[in-house]
Amino acid sequence: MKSEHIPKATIARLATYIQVLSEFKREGTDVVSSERLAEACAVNSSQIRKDLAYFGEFGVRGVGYYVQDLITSIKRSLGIDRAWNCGLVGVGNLGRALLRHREFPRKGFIIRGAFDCDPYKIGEIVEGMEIVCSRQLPAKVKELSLEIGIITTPPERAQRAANYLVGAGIKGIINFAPSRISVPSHIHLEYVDFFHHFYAAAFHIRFADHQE
Amino acid sequence: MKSEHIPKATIARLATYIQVLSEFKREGTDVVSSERLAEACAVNSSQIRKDLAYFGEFGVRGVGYYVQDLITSIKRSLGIDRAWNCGLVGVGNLGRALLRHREFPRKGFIIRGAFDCDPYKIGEIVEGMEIVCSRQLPAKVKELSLEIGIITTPPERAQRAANYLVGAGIKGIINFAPSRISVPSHIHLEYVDFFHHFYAAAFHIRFADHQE
DNA sequence: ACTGGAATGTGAATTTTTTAACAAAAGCTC
DNA sequence: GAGCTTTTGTTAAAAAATTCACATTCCAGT
Ligand SMILES: NC(=O)c1ccc[n+]([C@@H]2O[C@H](COP(=O)([O-])OP(=O)(O)OC[C@H]3O[C@@H](n4cnc5c(N)ncnc54)[C@H](O)[C@@H]3O)[C@@H](O)[C@H]2O)c1
Ligand SMILES: NC(=O)c1ccc[n+]([C@@H]2O[C@H](COP(=O)([O-])OP(=O)(O)OC[C@H]3O[C@@H](n4cnc5c(N)ncnc54)[C@H](O)[C@@H]3O)[C@@H](O)[C@H]2O)c1
Repeated sequence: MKSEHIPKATIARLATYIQVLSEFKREGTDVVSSERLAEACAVNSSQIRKDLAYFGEFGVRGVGYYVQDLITSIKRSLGIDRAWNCGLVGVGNLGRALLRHREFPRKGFIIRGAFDCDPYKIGEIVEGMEIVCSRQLPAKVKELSLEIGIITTPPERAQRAANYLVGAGIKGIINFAPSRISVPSHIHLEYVDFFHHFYAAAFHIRFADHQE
Repeated sequence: MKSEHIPKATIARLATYIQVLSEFKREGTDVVSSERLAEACAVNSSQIRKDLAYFGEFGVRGVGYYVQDLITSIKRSLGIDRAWNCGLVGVGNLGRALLRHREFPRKGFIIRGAFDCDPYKIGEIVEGMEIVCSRQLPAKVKELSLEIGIITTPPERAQRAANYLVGAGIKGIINFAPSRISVPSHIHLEYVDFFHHFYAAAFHIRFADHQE
């Protein structure tokens, strides 16, 4: 099929598929049907086939999908068949957790620069990386070819951090701070908000719709 | 209106509305129109009115919404007009960041229990809280009236952690580990997955659809 | 009290997403 | 290599979510 517009929900599901497929692979399963994958991901099987159809034809009729091949194909489809250099702004509690997280490099997102404005933190080494002054952002973005900026500053500083990143020539921003920020339209912006999951949990527990 | 089924997306947006409304409040704005709120949240204004209509009528025609009142109304609608006791399982990098995060208690999610299975961690004090052995989970869930479980163990341990939590009588689970888990249908389960945001960023940067 | 202006709440129209259904294709058996 | 079984890719149908459009309601000013 190979289509133009891809739903946001599809991207989120593809991430799940990769996760579950990786588990299948670890268990030694070589081939899965959309039916079986769907069950493990708690979605409908045509949903899976449709999601994949946006990007190409990856299965074999009458057989299913070869697990390793499908992982590779999805990764290529998403553009994560290569490494992405990331810069993290705001080395506090959350920033440190991200810096220390082994899964980032393993998944191809390599945090190459860590920036903070606090003079007590500058120069400190976290997970083998020296914390650098935010003012050096423009220089470092170029030097290290950083493409994705991660914002983990307090919310009131997020806009400033974004401005620095945009000015330095970053291509996408992932904002963990709970504040809306504005960036030029050619910069891709993602908000990460844990709290809505907590809200959703509270809501469903409180007003229990035990129907799903 | 007051409707039955509420879209997941609506819940996520309500979280955004609260965020933006809180900013308005801080700036001293008393009244907003759906138009102005929509602009700040980057959504359509009827979207906002429709989202709110699921829960009741909170505005004044010809005027707009009183900021503080609306915050209160949304919070009541979501069931976050009271505190929720949470228990966190797996006090590693991410678990610590969450424990130290001041925003949780401020938003009404109070982490009252921290559990780990590592004997070197048990007994340690983090943010004024003693890390307790996972085996004590059932006892503590009752003692502290924990309702929401937060899983921040490694992925291969997430199912076990969930089993403990469910057995102990928890009502909802928020899983930060990248693995699918199964729980009885009366337990509300939320997955938090940062990576799909990174995937989305990579995808959009790589195959730039500058049309959004 | 009456009028004009403004912005909500909501039914209808539109768009998007999900699910169902099935023809086409691949492998397996005999 | 024909027929049977299986499961994909895709088209059509259904469902859900979003946006439009406007009658309704409220406030302010006169
Ligand atoms: N900690 C969590 O678990 C958690 C969870 C969800 C969201 N968040 C959000 O993530 C952000 C960070 O949280 P945290 O707990 O790590 O906070 P933190 O206060 O521990 O860390 C913030 C860091 O940002 C640095 N900083 C401030 N302004 C800066 C600037 N202009 N340039 C560069 N660095 C700057 C500070 O020096 C500090 O090191 C916050 O917005 C928070 O709301 C945190
Ligand atoms: N660190 C991050 O930034 C980050 C980001 C996204 C997702 N995650 C996910 O969150 C989880 C935790 O990440 P982390 O970096 O904190 O890992 P970590 O290894 O630092 O921490 C895991 C903790 O869980 C404890 N644990 C293991 N099994 C347990 C059990 N059965 N009961 C109780 N405790 C147990 C371990 O002792 C350890 O303290 C992982 O699944 C990770 O993939 C982490």
